[in-house]
Amino acid sequence: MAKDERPAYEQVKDWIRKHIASGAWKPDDVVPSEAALMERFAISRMTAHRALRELAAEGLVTRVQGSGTRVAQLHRISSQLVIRDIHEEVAERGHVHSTRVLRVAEEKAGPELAESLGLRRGARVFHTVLVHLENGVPIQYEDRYVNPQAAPTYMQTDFTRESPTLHLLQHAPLTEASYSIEATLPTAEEALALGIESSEPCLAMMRRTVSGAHVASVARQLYPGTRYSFNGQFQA
Amino acid sequence: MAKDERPAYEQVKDWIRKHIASGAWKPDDVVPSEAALMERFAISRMTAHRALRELAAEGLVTRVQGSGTRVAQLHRISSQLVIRDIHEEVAERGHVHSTRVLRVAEEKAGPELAESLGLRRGARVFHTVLVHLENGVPIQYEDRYVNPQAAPTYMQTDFTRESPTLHLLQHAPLTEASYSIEATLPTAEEALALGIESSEPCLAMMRRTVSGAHVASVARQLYPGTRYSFNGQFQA
DNA sequence: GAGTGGTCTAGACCACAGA
DNA sequence: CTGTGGTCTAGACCACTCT
Repeated sequence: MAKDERPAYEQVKDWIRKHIASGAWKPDDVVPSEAALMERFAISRMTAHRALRELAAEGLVTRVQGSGTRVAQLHRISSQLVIRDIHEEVAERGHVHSTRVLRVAEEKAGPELAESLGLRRGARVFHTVLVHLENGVPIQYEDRYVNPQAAPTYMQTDFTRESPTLHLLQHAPLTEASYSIEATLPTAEEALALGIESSEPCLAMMRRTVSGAHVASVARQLYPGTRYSFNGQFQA
Repeated sequence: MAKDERPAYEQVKDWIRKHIASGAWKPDDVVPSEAALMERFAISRMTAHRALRELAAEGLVTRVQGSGTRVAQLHRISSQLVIRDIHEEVAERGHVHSTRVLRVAEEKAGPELAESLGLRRGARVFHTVLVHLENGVPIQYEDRYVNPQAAPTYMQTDFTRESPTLHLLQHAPLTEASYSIEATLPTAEEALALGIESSEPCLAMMRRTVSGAHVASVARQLYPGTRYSFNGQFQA
């Protein structure tokens, strides 16, 4: 054996993937059943099952009990959009991350914010505004409101050392999140803080995170269009 | 049994998830081993193994052979960014999708484009430019180059009936894709076609798709910032 | 060496689809 | 009724980590 032997279920997955990628098996075609794979590869049913189950989880095939396994309709490109702690992300590029703190305050929530955080009107909320820099260049303006019930120690954080995202991830275990991304122009204040023209387009990400019973945080993060892009990859 | 019995491995996963979400088990804490779970739930090792393996695939725990299973460091927020055929997407909102075709031509590839498509300089490529409308309002400007080797029948498509994305998905099975999203201003031509001011920020998605041995297509899709946003959700 | 996870087998019972 | 997938067991051998 010259080769480093790959697990049997991986070999089966590769074999099926190859047929789909090459176009030999088209969407809605039947994929060999577990029994057929057992014979073909001289493997047990559990192994064949695992290969097909994982391909189904990856979205390449569809399985229906009693009916069979078919090639999935490949009508969508999907990929993981991973939203990470910005400090970690910058560090991974081998660059230096730093933070400029613009505002750390306790405020009373207006009606809209209160509803968004699931609090009553006028409840106390934590508010932070800061700018993240990569090698001294501003790359993100972060305006965030935090629910004190979800992260009571938020205000004691030294934000130049621990980012809001990191604090929240560590103190308010994440159970749910939703986001939306759009293109927008910065406000005068945001442009000033980022050191850009107010005519320069930016990516704006609005995010809302839930931790257990509480909405933990509502944030708006602004990235200058010329200094940041989201990238992704997808492999069948 | 009043309840609809959930599979054993799901019950184990739920149990572990609960402990992580509640904060009882913190990042880097050890999760019960497969042997421990076998005893606790009176299940076989394969079942315990499956529960832990799936949690690892979901990113909630980390497993190291010989060492053990631990709660993952950052519950990084990740979610599927699904890129779909725009016709399908509009139809799903109950709206009417239509297309305005601006250009359908065969051209010679310049050096940069040729390299991007994996062709030699000056090779023939298909070029289409069109605008997608939702209820008559322009929402996407699509500028696309296609490799004739990957989709020889591309030019025969009636693009008012079948979108380029759909044609390519059906004729060039997708094996790989990469994309990047950024904020930008439209060119004069793009602004005109979209019916917007050239000062209005847009989301630009650059996409490159691979089908088998060929790069199938390189496309730039521009969305007016005020008429489109990417949305996503995540649940632990 | 003891404990951990990674893989695999040869059975088993069940639920469901389709002829 | 046959074939399909969904789950589960009780063993097994191996590779790895840690002490």
